[in-house]
Amino acid sequence: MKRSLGSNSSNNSGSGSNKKSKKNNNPSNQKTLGAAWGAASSRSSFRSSPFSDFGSYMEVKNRKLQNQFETEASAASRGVSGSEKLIFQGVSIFVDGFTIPSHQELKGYMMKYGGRFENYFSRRSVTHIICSNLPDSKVKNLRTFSRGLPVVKPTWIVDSISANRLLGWVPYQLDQLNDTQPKLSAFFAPRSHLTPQMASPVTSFQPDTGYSEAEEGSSIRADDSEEARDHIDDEIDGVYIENTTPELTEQTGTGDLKSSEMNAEGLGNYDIEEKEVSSELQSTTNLHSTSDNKSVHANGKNGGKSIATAAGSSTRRHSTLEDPNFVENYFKNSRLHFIGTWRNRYRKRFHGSSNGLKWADSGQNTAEMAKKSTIIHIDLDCFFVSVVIKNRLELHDKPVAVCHSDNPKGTAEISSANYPARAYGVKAGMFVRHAKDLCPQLVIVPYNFEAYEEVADQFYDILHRHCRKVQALSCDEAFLDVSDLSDVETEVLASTIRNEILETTGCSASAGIGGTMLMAHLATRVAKPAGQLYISAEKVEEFLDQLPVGTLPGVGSVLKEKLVKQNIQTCGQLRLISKDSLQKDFGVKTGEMLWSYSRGLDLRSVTAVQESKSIGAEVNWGVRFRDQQEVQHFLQCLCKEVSLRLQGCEMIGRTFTLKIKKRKKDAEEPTKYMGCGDCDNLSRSITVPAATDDIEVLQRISKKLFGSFCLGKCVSAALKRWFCSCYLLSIYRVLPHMQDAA
DNA sequence: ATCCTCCCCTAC
DNA sequence: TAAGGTAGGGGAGGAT
Ligand SMILES: Nc1ccn([C@H]2C[C@H](O)[C@@H](COP(=O)(O)OP(=O)(O)OP(=O)(O)O)O2)c(=O)n1
Ligand SMILES: [Mg+2]
Repeated sequence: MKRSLGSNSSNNSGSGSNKKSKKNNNPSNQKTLGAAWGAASSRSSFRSSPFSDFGSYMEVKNRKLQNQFETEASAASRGVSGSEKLIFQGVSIFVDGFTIPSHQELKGYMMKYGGRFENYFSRRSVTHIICSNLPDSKVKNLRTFSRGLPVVKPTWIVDSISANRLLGWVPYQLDQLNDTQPKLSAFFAPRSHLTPQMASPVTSFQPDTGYSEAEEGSSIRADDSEEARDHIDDEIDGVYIENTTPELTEQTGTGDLKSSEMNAEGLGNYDIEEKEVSSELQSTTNLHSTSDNKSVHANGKNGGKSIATAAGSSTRRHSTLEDPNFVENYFKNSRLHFIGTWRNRYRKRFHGSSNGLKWADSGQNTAEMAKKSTIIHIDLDCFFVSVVIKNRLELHDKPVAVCHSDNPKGTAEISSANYPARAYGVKAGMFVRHAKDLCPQLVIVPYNFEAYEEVADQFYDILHRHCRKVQALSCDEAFLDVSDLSDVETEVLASTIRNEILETTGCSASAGIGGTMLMAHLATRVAKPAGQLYISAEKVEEFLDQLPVGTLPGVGSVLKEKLVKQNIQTCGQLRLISKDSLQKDFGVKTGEMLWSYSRGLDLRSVTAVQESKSIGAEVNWGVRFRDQQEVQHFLQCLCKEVSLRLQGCEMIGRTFTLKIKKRKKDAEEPTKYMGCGDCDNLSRSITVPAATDDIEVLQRISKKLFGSFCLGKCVSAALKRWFCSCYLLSIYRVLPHMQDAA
């Protein structure tokens, strides 16, 4: 509840954003991710919205979101002043699966009678899970993620309203979960006892005060207490040892000890491990403060050259060596980070708790729908370029690309190239020097992330206005299910939408129309730029016949090469191979996919944004270390990112994965400036008993995981060789506590 | 059979 | 100089 949408006092978030955005000199920069996804200083979900305060556009956008909530909130509070009683005050439900009454009705009840309705499950904000009977497969999953929360039938809501008071939920527990009752009741009891206390008007709308106390007392978030943390550590050690592969342990002294002592519980070496960790922490802290000073200087003087040279490195900034806030700054400028995190921002905007209305559950149509469908795929043309040059008509017929650098010898990457530039072979992802070779007169324009965000919002506003079933693929690309329209109506709609996009955003869009998502997608490629194409059922075979296999979605360079090696170049040739054979060669699912796609078949259906399954942060550029402390500092920064992102999304995780890149034995210098070069990828994960978003827990886990790679323990000399001159990348990923809930 | 872990692949 | 992220799908192989 602390961070649930709208539970914040409305005043702070706007002014807070304001301050931050003014600090940002370059308007095109994204706000630092940590701040963007939820600064630790503020638990407001508006401020913690991804990128919520990176610029003035976002500021306005957030204000809108907030107003939207306040409208709904006041609708709810009208109930207060009216005759409606606040039956559900302090109750916050998450509805899982199909129910009677429907999601929508339940939401209405909650709003009317002073409760809250969450569209997404979060242990922080949800007090009760509402669900009717589920298929057995779902029950198991539900059991996992509901642990500690009541799972109650919807009649509890209805009966409470009839009784005009909040009835005890216990009699309404889901029967299917009853066999775990003895264990669960221990968790349920304190929670249900607490519920009435949380039900004061103040607490339900003031996240930072009353509720959190109640929450800790509830023991739902056991990971908040010191005691619980120690418990987790015990568990971690256990898992860690169990997970340690013989190969890894053989290489290390302490590892040997551990593996020889290890047993099923694996708690033996807890003390040793903990001592190591705390001494590492100490030195990391020191390093941190030194770095902070540096950064203050550098920022204040707007240069900090002398400080940079103090490090005696040829690589000035742009690396973890010189910039203590490197991770933060890096994300501000990363295009891939921008498009990679866009989805989460979209989720917040169009499927936040004040937005509701998931059409996916609106019907029994899944089975019956198998009839015939019509899909539109729509995609903005050279998105990043179009947005930046929309008011620079003189550039429209010239080759233009978006890139950080105009250096004709540089290794900066082209993000997007317009169509004149593509005629020269300029493509997204290539080095700018290559692009300049192909097209010396290529005009390079800078990024404007804030403008991309705004256009994407306009784009989706238009789509949602014209179609109920919209599936967002990315910031500039979506599927629409328009099965209820005739062919002609579909063409007209696509055209209308494209015109509206052009008028509103100044950017052209292209559309593909087909009977499946596959065909619509493929049609768009042909339609581009600024066109549309309908591939009717009769034309599918002809269309696919000569189509290179590599153009199928899901067939990238690796799979394409495998196919070409078997002399399969086109979909026509692919069609000649039996499904069995494809599945034998490429796996069951992949084989099935190839077989279907080559025939234009595609059983996917247009669905709303799904619940996210993982959250992570990674940096593979500018990562250079001199010693282990710097490695640790970098790890801590990534943990902080992940922790903040989890909080921003109101998620907690149980399974943590650390990924690192290790320079290959005889790898040369990376061709790309500050790149990671030729690396081996390693990953290791761990599952802890209690889900968490706590930064300190994450940091401890990451240390242990990092240790389990045996890089640190493989003698410090070796460590030096590996990382000092070189490129370690690190990734941290966390799985939210529950998966595919409904 | 089904799950889990550690990868690789793909798309934007 | 320059910002090689993010998340889901899925396969191989081992544990249950
Ligand atoms: N390797 C890539 C691919 C994409 N993008 C960014 C820039 C693109 O503008 C945006 C959208 O990706 P698209 O694949 O839709 O490419 P464009 O919109 O640029 O071109 P097209 O007209 O083919 O859609 O994502 C990027 O930075 N780097
Ligand atoms: Mg596009």
